[in-house]
Amino acid sequence: MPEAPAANTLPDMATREEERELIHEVADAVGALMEFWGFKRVMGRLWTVLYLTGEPLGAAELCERLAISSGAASMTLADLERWGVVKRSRKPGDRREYFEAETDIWKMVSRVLRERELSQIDRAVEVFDRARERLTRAVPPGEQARVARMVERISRLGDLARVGRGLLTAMVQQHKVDLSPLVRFATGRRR
Amino acid sequence: MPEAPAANTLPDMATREEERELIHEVADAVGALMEFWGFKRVMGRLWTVLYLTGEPLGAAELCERLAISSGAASMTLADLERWGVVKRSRKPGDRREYFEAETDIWKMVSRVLRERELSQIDRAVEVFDRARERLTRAVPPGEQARVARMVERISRLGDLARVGRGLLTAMVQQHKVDLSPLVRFATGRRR
DNA sequence: TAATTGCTTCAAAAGTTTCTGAAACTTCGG
DNA sequence: CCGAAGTTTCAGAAACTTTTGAAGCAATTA
Repeated sequence: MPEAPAANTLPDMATREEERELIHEVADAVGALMEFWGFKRVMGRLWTVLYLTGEPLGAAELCERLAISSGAASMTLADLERWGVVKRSRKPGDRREYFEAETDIWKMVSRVLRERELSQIDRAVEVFDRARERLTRAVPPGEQARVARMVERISRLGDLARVGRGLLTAMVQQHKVDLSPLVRFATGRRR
Repeated sequence: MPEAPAANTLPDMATREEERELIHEVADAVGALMEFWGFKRVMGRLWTVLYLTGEPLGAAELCERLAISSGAASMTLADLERWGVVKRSRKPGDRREYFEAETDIWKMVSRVLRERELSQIDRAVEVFDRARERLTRAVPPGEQARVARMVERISRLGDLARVGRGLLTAMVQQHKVDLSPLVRFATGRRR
């Protein structure tokens, strides 16, 4: 049964078509951003398709819309689920699983920042602190100045890391807290 | 001539040895951070060795200390120079080039954020805005609600991007501006 | 201007990440 | 239980990134 007869099927189809394309453009943009931030590109694309579509989608449809294999879909969805940004659901009387995007973007971002960026930074800060501490023990005489400079510089690295950490933490634990003046001031843009 | 006779040569050597190791630990930590942020790991390592050593070093020494080939050193140094985080210098009567780390960390970070992260985000924001705009044209009747929700969600993505942009910009154009209370508050740590 | 030293370039090797597709597994209705 | 439909896993393929090392280039000096 190849064709439905209805009156405005064609225009609708064309619109649908365009809508899909728009979704993909946005999905690719998000994919690029996420890749930039160290995630897999597909994760961003897949989540975005779910997020923008709004409806739960099945694995098969996602494969088709993203042009990826079932294996990739399964793995990517597992990743996304582990990050808590996609939820599985079922429709009664349907054996398939459906997937929905977490829609609270802030929740998502917080979790990711907390679990990835922050712990990464913390690891570095620990190395810095430990190195500094070890350096200041048993300084060879005549090397005082040189070692002192080195210690000073390691401290600077630590400061930088802590500032980054601070910004991220601010974002994480207080999206309640008022970041917006900062934002408005900094961007100097509309809205 | 295997041994120097001097009194505290041995302790000194041992200390030097340990110092190198410490530098490498820190360098690796920075390398990991930088890789995480989308740069090449060697870039971070190399810069850190220069930064902590404090003295200009020649390419050969860097090769040895980082265990990389001359080609890699040359390319990495070129990259670092392009990012403005390493400067070339010469000693009179010496044919070799020497390299020094930019020591103003804030200057470095600002430049990088401005040229990389910000433009990346901007690109995404543009896609979002354009998609939203195109979506709101010629909405098929009966699809109003669905499309409205989609537009809404794209706006949310844009908001997120802009907040990120805001934080980064704040870091960039005002390391003069007072970020420190934020930092102290957020980290809740010593110093 | 020939010889030497150091730097850069680049093709190919090595290493890493991501994706595929088919086999194994799970679930569920009959 | 069996078979069908759906999902996961995983070994290998493909794509991509990084590194090497040797050839070529440039600058310097004898």
